[in-house]
Formats: sequence, C-alpha cells, structure tokens
Amino acid sequence: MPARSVAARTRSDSKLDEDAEALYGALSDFIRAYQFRDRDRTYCHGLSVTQCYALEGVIRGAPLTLNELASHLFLDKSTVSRVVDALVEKRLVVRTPHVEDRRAVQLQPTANGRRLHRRVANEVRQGHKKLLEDVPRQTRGALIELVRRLAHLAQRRAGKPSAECSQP
Amino acid sequence: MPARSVAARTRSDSKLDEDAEALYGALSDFIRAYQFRDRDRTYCHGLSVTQCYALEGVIRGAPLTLNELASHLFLDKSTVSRVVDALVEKRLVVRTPHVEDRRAVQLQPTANGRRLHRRVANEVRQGHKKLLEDVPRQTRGALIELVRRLAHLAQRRAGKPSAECSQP
DNA sequence: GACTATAGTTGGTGTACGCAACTATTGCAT
DNA sequence: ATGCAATAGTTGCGTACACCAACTATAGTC
Repeated sequence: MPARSVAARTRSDSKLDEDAEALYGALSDFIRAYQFRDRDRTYCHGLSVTQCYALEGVIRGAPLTLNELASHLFLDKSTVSRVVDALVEKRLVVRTPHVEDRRAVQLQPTANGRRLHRRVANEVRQGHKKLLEDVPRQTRGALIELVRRLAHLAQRRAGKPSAECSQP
Repeated sequence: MPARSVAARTRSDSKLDEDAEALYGALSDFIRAYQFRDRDRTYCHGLSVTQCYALEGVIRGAPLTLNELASHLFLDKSTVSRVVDALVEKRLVVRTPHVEDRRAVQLQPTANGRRLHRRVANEVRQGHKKLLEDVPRQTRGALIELVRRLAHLAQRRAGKPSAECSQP
C-alpha cells in the first residue's frame, strides 16, 4: 500500500462511513414506508404479503420443493409449509408428490394461481410505475441496476445472520 | 396532445412497464433478503427490529409524543405504546408527562438508550459499508439519492394503502 | 358546565414466525 | 439385505407483534 494511504484512507473511510449512514437512513425510511403495506393483514385479493411472495416464488421456480421455496424466501420450512397450506386451501397451488424422492413434494401453481398472480403483479407494477414516473428516464436503468446489486449483496449477507449480535 | 403520441406513448409505456417490472423484481429480491434479518426474533443487543426503529425514532425526534412516534413508524398507537413500554422497561427511554398537554407524554432517550443506539447504529453501519464497498465510488451518491427518492415516494403511497386492493 | 375531540393505555384477538419433535423416506456402509 | 445417519416435510407450541375497540384523563369549545 502506498504512502498516501494513511490520511487518504482515513478520509475515504469517514466518507464511506457517511455514505453508509446515509444509505441506512434512506433505506430504513424506505423500508418503514414500503413495508407499511405489509402490515395490512390482508394484502391484495386476500393474500398476505408472504403468500404473495410464495406464490410468485412457486410460479417463477415451478416445479420446486418446499425446501427450495423456503430458502428462496429466507423462511423456516415449517413456516413455508403453513404458507403453502394456505395457498393450497385457496386452490392457487398444488402439492404433488415428488416423482423421484417420495419424501419431497413438488409445488405447482394452478391455473387459478397463475391468473391471480397476474392480477396482483399488474397492480404491483402500477405502484412501481408511479414510483418510477418521478425518476428521470435516463437514470431508471441505473437505479434498477443498483437495486439489483443491493439485493445481491443483501442475499449474501443473509447467510450469516447473527454474527454481529449479542444478547442481553 | 400531438400526433406522435400514440405510437410513442405505447412504446414508452411498455418500456415503463418493463422498468417497473424490473424494479419490482429487484426490490422484492432485496427486501426478502434484507428483511431476513428482521425475522430474527431478537435483533441486536436484545432489541427487536421494531424496538430498534422506535429507539431510533425517539433519538432522532426527541422530544416527541407517542402519537408522533406512531405515525413515524406507520404503526398503531397501541402497538407503539407497548413498544415504548418495552424500551422503558429496558431503561432506554423515559416517558415524561408533557408540560403543556397533560394528556400527552414526551419520549426521551436515556443515556443508556443513546449509548445502545450508538452501538447498534455502528454495527448496522458496518453492514451497509460492506454493501457500499462493492458499489463504485462515483455512483454511491446517486444510489443514496435514489433510495431517498424511493422512500419519499413510498411514504406518500403509505397514506392510502388499500386503494387498489380487493378482498375475497 | 356540558359537549366533543384528542392522547394514551389496556384487553381481546388473530397471525406470523421459529424451534423442536416427529414421521417417512433415502442412501450409504457394512 | 439391514442398520443408521441424513433429509423432506408436518405438526405442536411458545412468542412477538399487529390491529381494533373500549376505556380514562385531559383539552378545548359553546
């Protein structure tokens, strides 16, 4: 490392600190507000947010097992099992026994499930269009790219959750 | 509206649709992963996520009333009342009777509260630094600005939640 | 002084989540 | 083959957290 580094690193680190702080502030504002929706017990068309995510996961990944869905959703398999119960109950998803591994199930959307998801996705897209309308057209691509990067990084972090946490 | 508009609008709308779709995909990936943390029953230093947000809200806004905090958190005042109970229990926040309006309370962080918040904020900042490290330095400012804008827009939307939702 | 409105608390209820224990399979090793 | 560890999923259970509604206490208005 070159000689310039001490002062430079200090300066650049504190800039990074600042940026991290600012990012956190903005993200937590965003999440609090964005998630506001999530606090609605019943989301759209009688689906909770988790159910929406699960349905979407099934549609995007079908056929997939319960474990796969669980890790996609970052949820415990027991939780997902019950979420799937609800979706099955609503005739949006079917649990088929897995052909090769009789312990496993295969999750598949029903026609109903696809239809409902299309409707929900449309409404959600409307919301995001409203968000994007206020973003200058040229920067939209960059914004999306950056959010993708954030998602990617957050996913990596998700693997080891409680590393930096202590209990009272 | 000029004659060009039909074809042009169609094209630009479908581009906007695409962008909205992409944004939604990226955001939901991000939120699922980011929120993973939030699913930890006990977050950092014995605080739940809601408690963290509440403590932060109190520190950023002190002195503030319970109602103010509730609307900041987009939560019901009864929920916030209990969250504050927990923070008071932990000696992180004090409820002082409001000087001018004896129905209201003033929420203030204790020295302990500030200390703990500083610790938590530091750890959280570390996480966001890791996120930012992978973002090119020149685009960090833009990213933060865009997240701020998203937050702002999401906040506006938060006001009228179930407009586009129907129940089964 | 009676009224309406507001701040906050408490009781009741529903739900989401994780952990642990269980069953049913699989697949490997002897 | 038979036994044993590992895995997929389900279920029981406890906890946290959210809302609504009912309540108390105070404020402001006429």
